[in-house]
Amino acid sequence: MKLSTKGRYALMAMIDIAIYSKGGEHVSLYQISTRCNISMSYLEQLFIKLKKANLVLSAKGPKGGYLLSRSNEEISVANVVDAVDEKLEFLRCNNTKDCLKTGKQCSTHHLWSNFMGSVYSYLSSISLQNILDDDFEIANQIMLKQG
Amino acid sequence: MKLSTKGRYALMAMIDIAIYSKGGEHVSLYQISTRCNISMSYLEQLFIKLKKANLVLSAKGPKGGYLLSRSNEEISVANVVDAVDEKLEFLRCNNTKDCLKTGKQCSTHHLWSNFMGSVYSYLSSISLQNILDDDFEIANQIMLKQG
DNA sequence: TAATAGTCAAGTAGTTTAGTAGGATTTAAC
DNA sequence: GTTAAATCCTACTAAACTACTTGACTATTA
Ligand code: FES
Ligand code: FES
Repeated sequence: MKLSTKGRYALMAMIDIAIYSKGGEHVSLYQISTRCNISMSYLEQLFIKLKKANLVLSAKGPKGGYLLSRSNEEISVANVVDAVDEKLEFLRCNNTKDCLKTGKQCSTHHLWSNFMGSVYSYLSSISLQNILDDDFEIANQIMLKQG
Repeated sequence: MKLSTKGRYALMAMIDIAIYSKGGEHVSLYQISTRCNISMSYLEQLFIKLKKANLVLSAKGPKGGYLLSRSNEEISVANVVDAVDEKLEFLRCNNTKDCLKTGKQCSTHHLWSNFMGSVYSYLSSISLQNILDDDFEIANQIMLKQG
């Protein structure tokens, strides 16, 4: 079970912006690239997706770069991971509920479906600000409410 | 984010055994293969791992096949997924806590580390019997205790 | 008008995944 | 004791995916 680098890098980069855009200054990919040790061209591809998902605002030219489009509190880990095309893939049937072509869902469908719901709730409940504050209490509580 | 077919197939196969070994009869890979629509040779590879992890017992020859080595209640989803080499890979640093070579852990380390703990607890708390009973209440409760 | 920085399209080496192929070994049933 | 059923074991492979590179273009600002 894994998260690809796309998701990992995107989150790291978003937090980098959260930290270094304090004075309202745009953060360039070059800065993120050196600080987070991620290749610039790879970051470009990620940020095109983050922009399409309206998570960041861009500015061209000198002093340009990226800013978060909303406050730290209003961007969740799930938002970021979703934006870079990280789907949750745990079901063999791709949600058709018929991976064995028997007409009814297989023995493991409900388990993985329930699990995906919990994972999504968990990641949705954590904002960039929570990460900066190192606070995951809320996440663990929200997990419970999922049933 | 995904679980590979190795993990998905292994769990499906284990549940198949749980269901069809009721009378103490061994379940052959041929049966599992046809019922679960998984290629025999691929199943062989998975079962070598499941056997090494002491989750199943094997018997050669006619009427041979596999049995669970413990009761349904004593085998968790985490046991199965672990056995077939599914590691939880969410950290960029592979647990060295130094993915940026700065001497201290990066901004996302704690998040993913905490997340992996919750996922592992969740999967550990669900037994094959829970899946047969379609009962995931316990899982969601154990999630909370992780903090 | 030069430098900065985002935008975009293509290509690619390496790895992983999800298998296949083929044979050796063990054992129950006849 | 022969046959058939089944596990055991090694090696190979096509296809997909990942992580990344290359290179050209566009917009902005000093
Ligand atoms: S995973 Fe959905 S029906 Fe099997
Ligand atoms: S992921 Fe562990 S230090 Fe960055």
